[in-house]
Order: sequence, then C-alpha cells, then structure tokens
Amino acid sequence: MNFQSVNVSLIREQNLSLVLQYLLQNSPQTSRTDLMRLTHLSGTTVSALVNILLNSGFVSETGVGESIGGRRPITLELNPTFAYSMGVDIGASHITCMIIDLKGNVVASLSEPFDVIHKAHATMKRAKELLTRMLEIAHLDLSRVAGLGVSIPAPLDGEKQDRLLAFYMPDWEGMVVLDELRPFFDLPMFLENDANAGGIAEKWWGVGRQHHSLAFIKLGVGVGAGLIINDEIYRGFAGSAGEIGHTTIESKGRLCRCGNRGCMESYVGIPGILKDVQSRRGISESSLMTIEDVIAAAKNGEPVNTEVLQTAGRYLGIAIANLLNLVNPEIVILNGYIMDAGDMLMQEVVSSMLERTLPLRAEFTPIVASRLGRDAVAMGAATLVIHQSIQPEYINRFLHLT
Amino acid sequence: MNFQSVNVSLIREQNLSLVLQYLLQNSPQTSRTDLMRLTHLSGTTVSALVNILLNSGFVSETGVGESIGGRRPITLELNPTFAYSMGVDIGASHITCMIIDLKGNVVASLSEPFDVIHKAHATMKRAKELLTRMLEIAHLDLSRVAGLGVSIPAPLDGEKQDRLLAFYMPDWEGMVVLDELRPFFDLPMFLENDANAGGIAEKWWGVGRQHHSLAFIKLGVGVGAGLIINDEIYRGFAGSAGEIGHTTIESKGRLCRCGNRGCMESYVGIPGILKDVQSRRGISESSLMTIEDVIAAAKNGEPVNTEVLQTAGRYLGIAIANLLNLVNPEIVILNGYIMDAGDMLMQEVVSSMLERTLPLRAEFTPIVASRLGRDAVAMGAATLVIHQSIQPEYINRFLHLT
DNA sequence: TTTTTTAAGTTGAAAAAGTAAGTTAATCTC
DNA sequence: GAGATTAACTTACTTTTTCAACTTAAAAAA
Repeated sequence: MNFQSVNVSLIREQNLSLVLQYLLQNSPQTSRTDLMRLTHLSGTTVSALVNILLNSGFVSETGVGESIGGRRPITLELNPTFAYSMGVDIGASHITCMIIDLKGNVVASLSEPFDVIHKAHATMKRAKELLTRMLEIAHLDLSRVAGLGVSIPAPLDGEKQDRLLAFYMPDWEGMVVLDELRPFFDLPMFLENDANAGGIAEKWWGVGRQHHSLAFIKLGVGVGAGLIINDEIYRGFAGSAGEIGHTTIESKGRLCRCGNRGCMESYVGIPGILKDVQSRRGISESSLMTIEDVIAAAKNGEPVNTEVLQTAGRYLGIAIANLLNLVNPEIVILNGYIMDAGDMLMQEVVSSMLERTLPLRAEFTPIVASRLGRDAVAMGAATLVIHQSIQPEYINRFLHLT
Repeated sequence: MNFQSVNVSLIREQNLSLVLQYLLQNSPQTSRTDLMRLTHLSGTTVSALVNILLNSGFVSETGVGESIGGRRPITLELNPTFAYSMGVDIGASHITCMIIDLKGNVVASLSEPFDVIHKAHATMKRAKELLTRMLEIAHLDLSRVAGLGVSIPAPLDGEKQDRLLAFYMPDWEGMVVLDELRPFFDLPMFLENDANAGGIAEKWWGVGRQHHSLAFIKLGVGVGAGLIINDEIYRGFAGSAGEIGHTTIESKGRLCRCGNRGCMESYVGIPGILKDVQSRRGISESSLMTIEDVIAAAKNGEPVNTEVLQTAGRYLGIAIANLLNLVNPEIVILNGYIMDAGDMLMQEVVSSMLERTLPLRAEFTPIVASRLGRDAVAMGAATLVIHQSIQPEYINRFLHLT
C-alpha cells in the first residue's frame, strides 16, 4: 500500500529523476534513443526532459556515437562538476572529510585522528574547521556544493533521528549534531549512521552497483550493518535496524560492553580480538597492541593470532547466516581494519556461513570485501546528498529550476 | 531509487487505489470531504473517483452523517460483498479453506487434518475438493470470487517462486503448486509462505492494522516469521527472508532438523518442547504426548512443564531480540498452539527480549499475541487477493472497468 | 543514385488534475 | 421566518504532461 496521492506535475519530476539516474549510472555515451529504451518513455518525453537537463547544465552533448545502420546518435554526457557534495565521517577516533563530484570522483579529502568518543562539541568544531580548510584547498565555493552529509559511529536516536544514541558515548547525549554545523554552512544537511553511509557508498560507487539490496558490515571497535533494500537505506521503525553487533549468537556467552552476553560484537569487535590474543599469549592487557599488529603477526605465521582471527571469522559467519536468514540481501559487503587479514579470515566466514544456511537459498549470497575501504563511510556521507537531490521532490531545486 | 516511469493514466489508477484503501480501512461513515482531507486530493478528483466506485458497485451512498454547522455529509460505505476472496492454508498436517468478503468477514470455512508433508499431489487434490465444496455451501459462484490465495508451510523456491523449498518435504520437490489448481478454478492465483500470509492477515484484519511494519512469528513444528515492511510482504532477494527458526542463538547448541546446531527452532519448535518434557520427566519418546497436553499440565501446576515452556520462551525472546536488532519492525505478533500457554510464556519472552535490546530503541517494540489465531494463515492467503486487486496495476480489472 | 534504417524533433489529441465559480443543503442568528 | 453562514458537492475551464503519428536528418546498404 502506498499512501501517497499523485498529481500531474509529479509525473515530470518522477521521470526527470528517472532519466537522471540512468545518466548518473551509464554516463558515457548515452543518446536520447538509449534513454527511450532504458526508461520506456516516449521520444517526445525524453527529448523534453533532455532539453531541461541541457539548459540547466547538468548534461552536455559531447559528440556523436557509432552508427548501427542509420543516423548517428548524439551522445549525452553528464557534467560531473555540475555540483559537488561534501561528507564527514565522524569515526570513533578520527574525522575524515571528503568532497566528491557527481561521478564519485574524490575531489579533495582530509583526515585526522581525534578523540571523538569523549569530546562531542570539540569534535564538531574540528569537523567544521576541516571542512572549511578542505573547501579552500579544493578552491571550491559553497555555492557549488549541493549539500553536506555527516556520519556518526552510533545508531541515530530521537524522534527526529537528529542525534546519536549516546549509550557508548555519554558526552554526545542530547547533542543535535547538525545544529553544530548549520551556522557555518548554508547547505542541506543529512545525518546518518556510519554503516548505513558505507552501504550507500558501496551501492553507488563500489561492489554494490549492480545490486538493489545489500548489507554493508562495518567491523571496528563496534560492529554494525547498513542495510540497503530496494536501493534505499533501511532504518527500521525506530532506526535501529542493522544492529548486527548486538545480536546474540551464544546465549550464555561472553559479556559484551552493552551489558548482555554472547553478542557477536564481543567476539568479532577489535577489543574482543585483542583480548583473546592477549589472554591466549599471556600478554598484559595494558600493552599497546593494535589490530594491525595482530594481523601482521598472523600473516608472519604466528599460529595463535591466526586461530584467534579464524575464530572471530567463524562467529562473524554465524551472524551473517542469521542476517541472511532474516533479511536475505543480495550481497554482503565487509569493511574494516580486520579485513586486512584477507583469506585467512574470509574462508572461515564463508564456510561458517554456508554451514548455517544450507537448506536455504541464502547460501548463494556472495560475501565480498568492500571496494572503497576506509573511504567508504565519508564517501557515503557525501553520497547521501546526491541520493536525496535526485529524488523527485528535490530535483527541481537541484537543477536550479525553482 | 525508483526505476519505474510514470504515465498519465497511472495517476488515476494510483489515486483510485488510494481512495479504495481508505474506504477499506475507515469504511463506515466516510464522506467525499473526508476523502479529500485524507488523500489531499481536490474535491473534483475525489468526486470523479467516487463516481467510478459508485458505478462499479464497489461503494454505495448509505445515508447522511452528522452536521458540524452546515450541510450534512453523504456517507459512503463500501459494499463488502462486491467481491469475495478465497484462501487455502496448506499446513503441515491440515488443510483449511476460507472465503472472506471485502471487510474480512469469514463467509465460509472448512478444515480437516491431512498428511500434507508426505503427500503432495493428494494434498492439492483434496484442497481442490474442499474449495469446491466450500463454494457450494456458501452458495457462491466463481464469478463472484476475485481470486485464490494458497499458503504453504515452507519457504517459496524456484526462479518464479512457484514451488516450495522441499528440504523438509521431499514429496513436494519440483511441484508447481498452483498448476495443480488452475484447471479447476479460472481465477487469479497467488502462492505464499504461511508466515507471510499470516503477517498480511494481521496487518489487514488483526493487531497490525495500525502499523506499517510488523513481524508475524508462526510457532509450530517449524518456526518462521512473516515480515511486513511498508505495508508489503518483505521476501528478501531469494525469498528466504524471515526464516527466524534457523537463526543461531547457541553456536554449539542442540542439533536441529536442518542439520546445524543451536537453531532457535530446535528449542522453541513443538518437537523440541515435547522432547524436553519427555526427557526431563523420564517419559518414553514414543508416547503420544501433544503440545496441548504439555500446556494443560503446566497450567494445572506441573512445574517441569512450566519450566520447559519458560525456557522455550527465553530462547524465543533471544531470537526476537535479534530480529528487533536487525529488522526493527513496529510490532511483533506471535501465533501458534504454543501461545495457549499465555502469560507463563509471554513474560519470559518479553523479559528475555528486553535484556538483549536494552540500549536500543527496539526495546519499546510491543510483542503481542495474534488476534486471528488459527484462522490467520488461511485468512491471509485470501487477503493476498484483495491486497493485489487494489494495487494500481490491477484496480481497473478488479472494478470491472476493462 | 536510390532505398533502407536509425535518430531526433514536431504537432495535435487525449488523459487527468487543479481552480474558480456556482449549486444545493442544513444550521444559526436576529 | 428571512437572511447569513457554513459545508458538501458539481460544473466548466485551464494547465500539465504524455503518446502516437509524422517530419526532418543523417548515415549505411544496395
């Protein structure tokens, strides 16, 4: 059921949005006739829509294509610098800013470590400074930027989903994140959870391009999934969909930072892995071991490290099997430092997943590594703006038609 | 992203569908002006659409409503007998047929035990006989029936989702279920998984009426969930979404009939519960104990039975917590024989769920018992027809306008 | 060169929604 | 009880947008 009434002018917006989507995807060498075929719209309609896009500067006629027996088609190409989009990835311990164009090219980026968890206001102040500096470096005026996306390392919270769930980050309690940036940037702004942002990035520019539904699993200190269903972020009713880190896979298992037992995150999250290595090798917990150290040593043949990583892989596989049984996405994309472990980890993930989905068709779901790596989340934050801008409701504003 | 182009006549169909939905929901005492307010359509448009519905016989003007200071409104009421819909619930060990009208009134129903699992063709033959007999009893001609929905106790399978996944029911391997009925009923037919059908029924006629997303968990020999998201059945990419029974909650737990360990179903499904009672009370496994016996004894104060049911409840609560963390529906609806246990079970389910969703907003999700009980699935199968018929694509045919 | 094929653009009709003004009906006010 | 007010609904006309058929244009094939 769709509780939305439709009026005449919405038709144009919907179809304009549709043409735009095809141009953004198949960009080079698209002719009007190609668009007719792709959209199943009439020639009249396509010509009218293309004229609008030509006038607004969104596309240009760049030449003629190959003939297939008749008049050669005029090729249309989208102008990737028609608009830029800005994103900030607020991580647990870093801030990463990025500007991308309409083809997903990274125009500029800036990143630095920051104690995000314990300093809410300082984080946002620093983010503002980094964004401003990045705009200067890129020689871009704010008027060329379509909007700003911000990702945060926690589920969204509040009636308006305008703050973060501060359970693990008490200093962020009650802060309306975007309000900290609004005085400095007169732009449409979007707030999103980091895993959801990563999911959108892989859908637009990464391994998810060909798929309409996917799960993007971000493995870090915490573990969360971004679910893309029907090409849109799926947030669930209260915004907590995709919280795979706190799904139970061992009902009386180890204690998790959330206070419960047997959460997947307590086995697969970075602190869990470090603790396992430390306890199994008799190293003191206070030693400054990093996940990179653990993986490097494993690759150099340290058997205990390898075993710990493989165990984590098996637990991750169970959680993914549960995800496939419940949500059944087209593809699962894994992202995070731990992915540097490569096949050692992946083989365990896949075999453990296969065991637990055998009678179901979910077993054919590919599990792959992220293509965008550490850029994924910041890129996704920026992509939120583009994603929104080409929706029928916003398209006239985006093309400066209003 | 919506890859659907829009043409002019689709507007009418969309808006007609919208008006129909409101009439089906708010049925008694709806005036044209009410519809204007509800749909945000203009008076002209609403009047035109209402005239179409009056001419087709779908609604009637039944009288006048209360004045609020001016002319009294003409009340429109949908004619519930404009069309009927037929459903068959093929269970694991029963066949239930049902005819409902457009208000969800049960016009006729027939049910009998049947060894469905081991006899595929015989089941469908018997279903055909029951449906024919039910039509006779109800004195209904096939021309008054809008379609036939069929539910099966397994996930759908095949490219066209036209058969069932025969892992637990080998006799059904390869059978295209609806093809067995097509020669006898010249009707639009729909095949659906039982839990999905139950979900649709609760959404339309039960406790899910006010909600746009819900999870309907069917607890029987197997345990499966039907997910309704944005008022539509969510099937996932390969049709295996909602397979909550085979999600792992104990990575090295008991063996499940699917061959894996620690599936929720092995603790909460009827065979698991019976085996627990038998082993804890030293009764032989071959004794003919039913789940009804177990519940009745528990209610009469048998502590072992109560404990077993409570343990099942705790496991169910964990699986529900996982579902809330991953899918985050608005409400969870429980259905099945085991629900007769009442509060004894529900309290454990809820407290175990709460423990595991505490830091997340999912904790506020209500968990309630099904309102439709054993009728839910057959009713849902029938409702599939209505659900489809009022979609914009089919609405003209439904109103006999083509 | 002529014919065929493909691409792009144009014209007129049709569908549907909206606006504005008008009609009908019931209730309130003086 | 006559006129004013409010509500519900209808009618005539305008706007938007699409589609179908046709025209123009360019290239390839015969």
